[in-house]
Amino acid sequence: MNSDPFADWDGSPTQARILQRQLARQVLLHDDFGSPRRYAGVDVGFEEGGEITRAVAVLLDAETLQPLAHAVARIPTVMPYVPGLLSFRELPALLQALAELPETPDLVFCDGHGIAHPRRLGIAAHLGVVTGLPTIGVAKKILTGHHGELAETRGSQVDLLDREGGVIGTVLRSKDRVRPLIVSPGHRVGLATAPALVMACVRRHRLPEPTRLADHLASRRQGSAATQALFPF
DNA sequence: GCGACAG
DNA sequence: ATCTTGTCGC
Repeated sequence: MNSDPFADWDGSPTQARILQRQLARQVLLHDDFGSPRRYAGVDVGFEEGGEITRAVAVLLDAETLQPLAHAVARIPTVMPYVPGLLSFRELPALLQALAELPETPDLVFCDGHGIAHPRRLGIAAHLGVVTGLPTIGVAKKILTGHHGELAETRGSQVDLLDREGGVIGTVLRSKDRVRPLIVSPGHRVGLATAPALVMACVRRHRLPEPTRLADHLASRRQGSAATQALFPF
């Protein structure tokens, strides 16, 4: 598994953007995976006032959506948050957590955008190109792009468009009357397939199970009763 | 030059 | 993202 997400990056934001444009050309926007048996949900949280980056990867059975295992990786934070450069801050820890799972997932749901990004390389797309795995970006807010009206009912969706009117993602209402999710392909997944897969993973909450479980472990502190109920192992 | 800006 | 209690609504 490739653990060098930034090739020979010199650490500058300027070169990071150049690297993004190059990697974006390697993104595959068509379905390229069989019947997935295992899903993974990944997310990142911070400790010590941001000094430590904590990444979480959860492995789920694609059929039942039940968690099978999870891994946590803690490393010193490498870079501050810069809009558009999120992957440079979170990918190092994320790759470590993903590598520690007992099994390689067939599809990864990532907290953040896929190609719905200024240079078409959000963290989900970057993660996909680096690992070669099919990935989908599930974000809670728009980073870039615009869209038309969206109905209030569960399952409603509308295209997210870039400045030229090109489709870069889907604004998806996962539940009645909740803020919509912004779904976009990361790698090896089509624009129409991404939102369909996300909806198939939605149960009782706004976030699809893979991302919801990872988010829970990444943000909250361990040991809580709620956490114990979600991860009986 | 003036906003907008994933987590 | 994170600092933080209770509270209103489905």
